[in-house]
Amino acid sequence: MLRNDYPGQICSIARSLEVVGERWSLLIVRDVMNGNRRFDELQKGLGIARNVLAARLQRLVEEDILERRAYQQNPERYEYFLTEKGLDLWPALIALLAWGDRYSPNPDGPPMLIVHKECGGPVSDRGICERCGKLLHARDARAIPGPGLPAEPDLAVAASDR
Amino acid sequence: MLRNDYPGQICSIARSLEVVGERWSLLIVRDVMNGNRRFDELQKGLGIARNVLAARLQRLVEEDILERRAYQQNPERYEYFLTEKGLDLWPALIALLAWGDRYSPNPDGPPMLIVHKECGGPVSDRGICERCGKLLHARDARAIPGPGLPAEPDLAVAASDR
DNA sequence: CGGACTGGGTTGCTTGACGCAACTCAGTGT
DNA sequence: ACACTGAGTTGCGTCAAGCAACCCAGTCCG
Repeated sequence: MLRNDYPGQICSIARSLEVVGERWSLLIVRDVMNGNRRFDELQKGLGIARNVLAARLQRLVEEDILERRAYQQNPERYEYFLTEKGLDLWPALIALLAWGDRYSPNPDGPPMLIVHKECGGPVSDRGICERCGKLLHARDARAIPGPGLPAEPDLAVAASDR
Repeated sequence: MLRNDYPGQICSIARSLEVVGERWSLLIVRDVMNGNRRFDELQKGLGIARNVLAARLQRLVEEDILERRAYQQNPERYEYFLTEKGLDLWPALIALLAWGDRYSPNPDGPPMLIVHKECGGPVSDRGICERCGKLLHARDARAIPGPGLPAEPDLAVAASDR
């Protein structure tokens, strides 16, 4: 685990990064947002080491970004859900997604598209629906596979059933 | 330097984080955006180790996020400026700033405020001016010290002359 | 003229986070 | 009886980060 302070920093960006600036943290949040809620799903999807994933999940739960709920007993099995605090990271993720699409573009187009659930319109880098103009929040949007998504069967399945 | 790939990831968020997800990178970009352009300024302001700062600056220049320009000869001294690509990280920084202000608030209020240069209005988490409603970009806004800024003289000076 | 200071780094050493593989443990399926 | 699943934990080695010291060219101070 990273030392979680940027000594002497008084800025809120620094405080945000203490929590979500660690390697993998934002990717875990993104995956959970896309419906990957279980340990093994996350581990396989991200290719992260299991001990590191366990540490990150624990930290994100402590920070009240994720919530751990048992979905069965005997044996106990858990799922991770986003809290409001976690969902509110959506604008930051959208901004990073848009930046990545603009400056490290896939030749075939973006691998993932964010669309407004209500009207199906594309979502801008500020989280605004480009069709209907509404200012969106995490629950108003959905990720769908884009034209740049590799056609590997397992990946395609994994992406479409989310 | 972190290994700069998230193996197997095809998502643009992951590609963004390969570049700016490293510890310190976004804080360096923020500082440069606020007018801290020189090595020693950055090193003192951030409290980062000098070798790490040198490595980060080099990486950010390679990635075309910063540009290194000599501002004098004999001896050569350099300043770092943001490129368009670097300036376009502004929405992500604003989103993280707003998230930090909301969820790890200073008792006295935010230490830094972002305002629209043109009309002086506060800027929302999406980078929209709350007074005039315009969608802003990096150059349209300015950081000013907020009520939560500690009153240490040197910090106040450093913040006000940016 | 000698010494300290400034700006922009580089070098060497140590610590600690990350990646990998193996193991655990309870229950389930064949 | 054996393998498999889900959710981790443990041990080990490596590589990146942090710290302090050093370098170098030029400038300022007495």
